[in-house]
Amino acid sequence: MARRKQGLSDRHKKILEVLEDYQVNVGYPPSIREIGKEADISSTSVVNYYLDQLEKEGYIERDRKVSRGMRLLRDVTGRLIESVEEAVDNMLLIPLAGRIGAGIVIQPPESGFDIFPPDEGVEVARSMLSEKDASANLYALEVEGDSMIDAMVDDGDIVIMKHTQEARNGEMVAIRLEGSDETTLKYFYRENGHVRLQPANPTMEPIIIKDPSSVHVQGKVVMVIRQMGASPI
Amino acid sequence: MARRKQGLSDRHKKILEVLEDYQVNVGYPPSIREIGKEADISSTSVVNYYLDQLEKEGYIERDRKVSRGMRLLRDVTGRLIESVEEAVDNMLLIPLAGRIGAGIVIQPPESGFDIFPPDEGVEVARSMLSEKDASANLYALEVEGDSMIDAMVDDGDIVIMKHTQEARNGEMVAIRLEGSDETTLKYFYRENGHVRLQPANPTMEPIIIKDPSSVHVQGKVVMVIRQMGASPI
DNA sequence: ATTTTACATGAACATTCGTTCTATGTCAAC
DNA sequence: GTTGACATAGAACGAATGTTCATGTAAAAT
Repeated sequence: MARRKQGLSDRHKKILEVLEDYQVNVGYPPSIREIGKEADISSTSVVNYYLDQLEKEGYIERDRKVSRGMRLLRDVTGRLIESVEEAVDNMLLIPLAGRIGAGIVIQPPESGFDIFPPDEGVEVARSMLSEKDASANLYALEVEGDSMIDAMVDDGDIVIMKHTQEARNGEMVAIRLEGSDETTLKYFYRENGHVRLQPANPTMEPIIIKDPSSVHVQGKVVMVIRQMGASPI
Repeated sequence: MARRKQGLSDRHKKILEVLEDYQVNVGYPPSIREIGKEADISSTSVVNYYLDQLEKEGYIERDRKVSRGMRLLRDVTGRLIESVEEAVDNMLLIPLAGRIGAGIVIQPPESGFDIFPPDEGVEVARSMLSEKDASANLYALEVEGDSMIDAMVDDGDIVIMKHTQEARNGEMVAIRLEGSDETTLKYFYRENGHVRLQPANPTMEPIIIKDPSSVHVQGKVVMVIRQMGASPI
């Protein structure tokens, strides 16, 4: 019947579908006889025959002498199969470490914290961050109050922070001034001996700090997320 | 040696690790003898013994009489294992439909668009949106210019929009006023015959529109994302 | 001290399962 | 028509694999 130089026959496709189905719904690959049953192939040797071809074409990989020893590499459509780890790796679960706002001292999480309640985090796609940031020690803070409105950050916003002690010019950082309890978000600039803290809103005046050592950088803001429902006023 | 009423023994943990390792690196579950080899257990019956316990504790699921017939349900830490489809389902790829800003009329994507360049979208976790929004027809716009600064939305921000024709009070919507080319973001309120457009920044005055029919709602903002690098001034 | 319970071992057994071989059928090219 | 590549079956073999049993050890409970 079917005689084709390229492309997959219906049986090839059917077998790939069975493989995919097992992977997703069963959790492990089918045996040769199970494939035969699903694909209406009576002989194990025929199934074996097609599996060899699929391997030669790069759709699957087989481990000889091992029961169910095969893994799917490509889709029926030819697209590469994403493994669990890759899919999960695309997602970062960033712990919600607390709140930031008037009078609140934030405490970035220290070393070796591994477990936190799953709902106490925000999920962000790796693709939304720079590669460097994505692999850094990130934590999230919920903004409380309107005190950061000049930094274009609203009450209820979530800021994704990267833990760092020093800031570079132009970065938005969380800073605490010596003698103050308050931590706020500002754009940071170090210029000829003093530090300039620039509100994001250009209509507002910058704050000049004469003594750089009184400026404590808590972290750098890498992202701001605002979830909107119904809201104010 | 170890005698514990709860928690997993080292052997339990070791076996779970082997299972996870096979799942990730091999693509199919190990046989009982393979588990024994990896976990330094000489007898197959001992492995079987522990697998039964792990099943009873809800860590794995076994299919009797089936070689490699087991699937991992929970992590060593007890966290539920995410399957590929679930992991992918947790992620939304929202098409970047264009820009919004002064003088720019946005054009939300119409029915039945399924394919767009994968890099022309923003990835957002389902968990970051309400269930209703997550399954709605979403699109993203990049904000251009400072014209929305009164809505706390900065140049370069990405707004996730939900396509809708009507707005409810308190929602931030993209609106176009009759006779204007400009589309802007404002909080929307309909009250006794007129429409009030409220800037997000409380220090700014609301705009009252006498004729509601001249207000065209383009969509509702469900999220604002600001990626920070170095930046302005 | 005795019994119970949890853990461990090795061997034997029964299937399951991958592999291989032979036989047959189809179809296009020579 | 013959040939040969491809496709399909069925059966048989041996290795891989899950299951069961008989036995043993040591800590905990009685």
